[in-house]
Amino acid sequence: MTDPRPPVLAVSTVIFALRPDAESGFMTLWLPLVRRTRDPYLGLWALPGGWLPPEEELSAAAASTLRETTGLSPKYLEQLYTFGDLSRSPGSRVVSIVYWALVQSTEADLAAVDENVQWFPADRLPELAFDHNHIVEYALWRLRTKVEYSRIAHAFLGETFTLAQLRDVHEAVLRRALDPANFRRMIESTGTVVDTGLRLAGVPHRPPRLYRYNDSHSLAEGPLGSAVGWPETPLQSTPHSPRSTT
Amino acid sequence: MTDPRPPVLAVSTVIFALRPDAESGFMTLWLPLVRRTRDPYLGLWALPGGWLPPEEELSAAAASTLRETTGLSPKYLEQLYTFGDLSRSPGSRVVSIVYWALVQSTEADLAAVDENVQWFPADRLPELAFDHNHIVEYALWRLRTKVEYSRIAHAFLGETFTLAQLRDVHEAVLRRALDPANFRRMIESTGTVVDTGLRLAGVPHRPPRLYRYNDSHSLAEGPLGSAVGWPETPLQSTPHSPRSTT
DNA sequence: TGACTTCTGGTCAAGATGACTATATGATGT
DNA sequence: ACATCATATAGTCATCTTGACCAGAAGTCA
Repeated sequence: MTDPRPPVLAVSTVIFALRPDAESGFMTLWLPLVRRTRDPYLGLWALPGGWLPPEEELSAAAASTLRETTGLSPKYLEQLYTFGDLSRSPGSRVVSIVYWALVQSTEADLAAVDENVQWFPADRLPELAFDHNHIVEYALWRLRTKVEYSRIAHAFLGETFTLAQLRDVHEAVLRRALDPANFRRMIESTGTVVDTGLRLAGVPHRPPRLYRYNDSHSLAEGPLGSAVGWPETPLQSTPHSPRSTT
Repeated sequence: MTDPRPPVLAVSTVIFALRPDAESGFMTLWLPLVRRTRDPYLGLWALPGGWLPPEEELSAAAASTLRETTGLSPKYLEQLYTFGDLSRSPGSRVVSIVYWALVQSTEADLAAVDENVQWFPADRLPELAFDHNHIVEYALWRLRTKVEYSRIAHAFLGETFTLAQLRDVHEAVLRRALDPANFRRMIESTGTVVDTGLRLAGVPHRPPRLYRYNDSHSLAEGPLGSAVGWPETPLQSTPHSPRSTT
């Protein structure tokens, strides 16, 4: 009754981006999948991932698979859950440490796409390999829950953005319309965002203010008031080159 | 630069119980630790755990270590986080899947204690092996956060309990006094609890009602309204034998 | 110039929350 | 038997939050 084969460790990542959905006309969540080229579930779509390199940190491994499959780097990256059911993979036992990531929508359009890498709308996925449908559902739940109490929505946007754009992100993630005035009041009260003084010009209506994410306003993640991240600080990349209209 | 040794998988559990603290006079959180009998950190205290048995489910492995070290079974068990930093263990790489558990306080008093297993107050821990101080801090944060929006406090109690007992649990976990009347109003509005019709007799004051946990009131864990647990239902053991006073 | 659209500041009512007051009810001691 | 005591439990009041909604502001466009 002894099993000589030790469990194998894998790292996978659920990568979310926001893009327009031709079907509904609105912005919706999309995620990239890779086609299986080996036997368990050969031909089916699966989450990007791979075996854990023995010398690589967990989050680094997640970021690696993200870069390798899409060419992108995450603006937000956090561990989701570790799936290790005995039955989840035929053959030897696989324990998957799954991360979830948010990437900037404008960059997602440039992401690599080929025969074996494609983007799918998160709510209309095909049958995936392993328990990956299950995993994506959980990641979606986590994203939707966290958007409401945390300040991660800006990870889908560029360095500066209008409140309407930020609201669009929330509406797409939560799948319901939000009152513009109330949304403004809510965001302003939390202080997550700073007025740049600039406005977005060229729109066929009153030009909206451009805001920037407020780094100083402690991300309030993890235990205590401790500034340091917990258990490892979710990645929050800070951009470099601004490019806004007057 | 290749490392031939694959990472090793371990499962550890942070076990919480509520017991009176002689120092403060109040109920506080305690957790059992085991003494290291091998070399990395030999002699230091550490979280109960062990290598992942190849044929055992993750949560089962967590429950096993819990039973083996304390003789108890958890009333609540949930995965906490997976720690896998390269530097967290001297020697070969260890990836630890950590669970956290709540055990009934009355039973915790009966728990096995010997030279190598002891209970410590959660806020006055010695220096632990590996990154275990860090892990306990995170588990504490998780417990305190979750007590406020979830309904897990009853896991520390027996099948029936008074609102004062439930309030004591909240106060011990949150480390602050709660207004009895307001607490009652809050609990009653959520419907997490059902009046048994019984009262606790023998107390030197007005006899309080005895309540029971409301199983039907969906635990509301995980995505969607889906009744099924997510990603794996946190263990919520249901008791069997009632034993209350008239 | 006027129509149109979104931005943005403000009001109002309903509900949630914290502080606090008052009465209910059994055990205990004399 | 009765007063005392400690907690149980009901209710009040002011404050804060949240959703619904109204209205003026400020650009583009025909």
